[in-house]
Amino acid sequence: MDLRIDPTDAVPIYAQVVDQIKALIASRALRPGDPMPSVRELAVNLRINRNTASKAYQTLEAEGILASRQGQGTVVAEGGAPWSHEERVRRLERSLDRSIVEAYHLEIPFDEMPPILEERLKRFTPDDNRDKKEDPA
Amino acid sequence: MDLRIDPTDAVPIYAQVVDQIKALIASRALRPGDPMPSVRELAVNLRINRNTASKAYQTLEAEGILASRQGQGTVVAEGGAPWSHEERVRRLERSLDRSIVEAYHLEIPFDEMPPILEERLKRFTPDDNRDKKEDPA
Amino acid sequence: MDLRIDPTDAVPIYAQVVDQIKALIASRALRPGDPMPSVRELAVNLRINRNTASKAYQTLEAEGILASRQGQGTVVAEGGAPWSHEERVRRLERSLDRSIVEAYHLEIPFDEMPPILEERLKRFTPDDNRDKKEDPA
Amino acid sequence: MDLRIDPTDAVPIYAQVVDQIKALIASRALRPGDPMPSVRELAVNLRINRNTASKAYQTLEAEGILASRQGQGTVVAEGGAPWSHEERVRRLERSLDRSIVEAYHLEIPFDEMPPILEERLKRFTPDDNRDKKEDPA
DNA sequence: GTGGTCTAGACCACG
DNA sequence: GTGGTCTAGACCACG
Repeated sequence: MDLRIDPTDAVPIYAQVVDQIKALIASRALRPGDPMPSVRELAVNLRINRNTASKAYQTLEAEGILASRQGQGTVVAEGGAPWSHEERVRRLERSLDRSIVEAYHLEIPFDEMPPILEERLKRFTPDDNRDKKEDPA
Repeated sequence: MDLRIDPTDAVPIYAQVVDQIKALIASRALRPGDPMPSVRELAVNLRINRNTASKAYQTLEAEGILASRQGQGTVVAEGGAPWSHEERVRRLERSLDRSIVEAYHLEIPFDEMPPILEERLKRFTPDDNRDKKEDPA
Repeated sequence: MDLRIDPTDAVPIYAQVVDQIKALIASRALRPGDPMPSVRELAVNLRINRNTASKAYQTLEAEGILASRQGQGTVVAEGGAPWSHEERVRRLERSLDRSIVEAYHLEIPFDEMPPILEERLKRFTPDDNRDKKEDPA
Repeated sequence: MDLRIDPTDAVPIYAQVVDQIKALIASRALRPGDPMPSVRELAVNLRINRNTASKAYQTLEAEGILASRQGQGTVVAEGGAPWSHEERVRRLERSLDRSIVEAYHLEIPFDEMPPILEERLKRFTPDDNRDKKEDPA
């Protein structure tokens, strides 16, 4: 669990933890069923308050991304987004729209965006031929 | 100026105003030099406090997106992001990475992202040759 | 934190606070990592409104000079001006040009400026080897 | 009168005019006794409001930098700062202190300031051997 | 009429 | 306890 917390960042610490765990899962560094460190361990490792670590896990559980089982600790959940396909595409579109607005104000021409996206996507699938579970979609 | 404010949203009101104005500019609904409604007008229209409207404008001015002058009103600024090209690309990459993480958790296969991006980009460049007002300058 | 506010000054109160905190940092009376008084404390001490104190801190944070975190207070940030070297020198030149124009109208001969500058610089580097608190980190 | 007004600058227009006229005088582009354009002319040339031009002249007169004589128009005044030598040095020191604070936050080492000052001073005395009135100090 | 500042007072999120 | 947001209402500088 290689998380980097920046306490001076305007983003709350618990949200930084949430974002980074979601990113680790998206890049397959963490996979469904993988055990997560306990709240206590995580707090010690990251040198954050135990309540902060707990809030991060609670948030991820509420989103269906982690699952905790009585006396068994917390694990990465098995997919299963609760929304319709239509709703899920709409959410992704909203996210991409934010990137497009950002690109405009950063004065990066729109036609440079697709190649940059392709390049970033490769970083989330570092090695196409290694053993991995197939995409749950 | 068709802005929609949701006071119950977790995103602060002033930030909602900021985001939507940035989106209007990115879609060319607002162009450099265009006059913005006055702080008072905006506040009345959106039914928010004058200080909240002012904070939105001041935030956009700090980002170099609007330009305000005492006694003269506020206009859309003429481009000019203050960062290096390297820094600007880094910021866009961070934004796209967020979309990629989101896509993963929404269980939308990565190879569906580029076509969705292309489709959204079209909406931000509705038709380069459509009739548009000439620059009033 | 020995700040002196003059409410009758043409310079806004929040800007007076900003200028004086920047001066304290430049003279090493405040160093990176040092905790700042809370917004509430500062407001009480200076007998200004909490919002005014908050605006001063937010301005300094936007300039990368302070770092604030909800629930954790505000500290002096670790350097890192966001501009290119060229831009930074240009800003200093503009500032010195203002002093030169001022000197002329104060009828102080130009060749008296360098020694005055040297003398003032000494006041900002009181004594590099004096006893100082070690870094608490 | 080559003044450049930036209407989007946060500095009020009248103050921009004041600052630039003071700079022209300090660089000897304008000398004591030189006639200034009328308020009306200035307003037309700079495309600013006549009241704005008037306020600039009034400010400069109040500082003893311009002098207007009944029916004779406005001229550059003959020196004569109203303060004691001590007070004038104190004001220059305050101005240089501002530059030092700025240099610190721009991360320009203090020992680079004197050479930069020397270089800027040369720009205000473009040609040491041309005919000129001696320094009034 | 325009934007900027300031106060007083309330409520919220974070840790 | 900390900083952030929002409202209501007042006053000021600029043009």
